[in-house]
Amino acid sequence: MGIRFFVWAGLQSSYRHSSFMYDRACELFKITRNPSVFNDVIEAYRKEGCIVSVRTMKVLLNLCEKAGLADEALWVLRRMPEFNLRADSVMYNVIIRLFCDKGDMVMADNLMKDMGLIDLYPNMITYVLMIKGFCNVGRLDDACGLLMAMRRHGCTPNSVVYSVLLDGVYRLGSTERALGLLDEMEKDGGDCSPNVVTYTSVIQVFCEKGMMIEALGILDRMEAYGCAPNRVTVSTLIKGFCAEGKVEEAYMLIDRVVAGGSVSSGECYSSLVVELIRIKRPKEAEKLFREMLANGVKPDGLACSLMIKELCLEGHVLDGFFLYEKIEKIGCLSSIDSDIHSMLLVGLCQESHSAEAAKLAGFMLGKRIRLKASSFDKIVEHLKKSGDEDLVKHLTRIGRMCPITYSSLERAVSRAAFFGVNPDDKILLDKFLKISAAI
DNA sequence: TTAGGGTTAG
Repeated sequence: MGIRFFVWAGLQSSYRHSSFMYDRACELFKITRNPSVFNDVIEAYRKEGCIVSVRTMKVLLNLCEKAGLADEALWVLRRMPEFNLRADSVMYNVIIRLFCDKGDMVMADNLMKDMGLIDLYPNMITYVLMIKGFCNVGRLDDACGLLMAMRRHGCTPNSVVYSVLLDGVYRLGSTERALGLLDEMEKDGGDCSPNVVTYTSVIQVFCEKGMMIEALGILDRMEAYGCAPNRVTVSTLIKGFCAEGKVEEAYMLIDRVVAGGSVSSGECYSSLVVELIRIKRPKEAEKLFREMLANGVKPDGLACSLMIKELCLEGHVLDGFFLYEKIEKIGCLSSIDSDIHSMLLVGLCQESHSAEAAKLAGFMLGKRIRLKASSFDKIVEHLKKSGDEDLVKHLTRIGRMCPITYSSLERAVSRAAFFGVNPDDKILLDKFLKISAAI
């Protein structure tokens, strides 16, 4: 019934389930563990003689896609003729993608051929998916074959198609062939000229292989072609240098790129902070991070989060909190999540930094940031053991310890009233609250 | 439809 409701809701005019809603539905209905629900739902539609439209099937198919269920998706497609429905190429593309991701290129290929049986034609997206799929399983010749095939069918390959193929050729080790392909793209220009994604994926392959000179060569080449690097390009190179322990060269790269003007120093140095933490050089990361703050260079959300987390993990919770305050002052806090806040608050409580804990809890209340349930338990545990009255006073003064639990209860009760559940009927209300909590 | 750092809300 839940899935039928979800499908019904998805068919309402002026409403479309977001990707987030599909995720939530998969999680809530435990689709992966229970793939037979698709059969149950379609069977129920058939038995009850329900009106089933292509859109109904699309909602089911999107659920399969989110859950990564290729076979079930194919099964939904196969049941469409029973309802006199004809799939479109978007639906085929969804299923082809699922089989490509599984590495089942035989099925993906069959599906692409099946499209012709109902007068559908593979489009640019189909070809991109198939070429990527063939490359992933090492079938380079088939991937190149498709490039020819699409031309024959009047679908002129664009830079996305070329980029995918180029990435595959490089990954499979045919460097010369790949360079030839890149040459071709640069010379042809127009629709298939290489873009920042094309160059970045080539740079990524070289970085993964530790071939930093070649990676820098591609950076030169893209700039010479008039294509500016972006944040992804630079962070890929920084990651490559850090993995090789060449931090100095990462700094030199940043100087060069910032001078070029296409990526800000905040973005570049943030990437370096992140990578320094990843390669376990936290002291250097912290030094750089503090220099950024001192010089008015704004760190990005990830750099802030990882830096504070690192300080907490090293046992420097108070330092973490002071850094948090500094970041707050320059207005970079928006993307620091509940995990980091919870970690900081637990640490401050456990180390009995009452005033700081209260201050942080105040921030959290103001920003409506939830405290993770497990962190809440830890704090209660600590308060019971330590009997830290000062801290209890601070925490109670700023309001209820766990406002979310309270307000969600409040919300559930008003919702219950809306649905006609009498709040005095304890058994019914209890059931409603449980359901309410689950959804 | 191609590269791609962590999270939030819905």
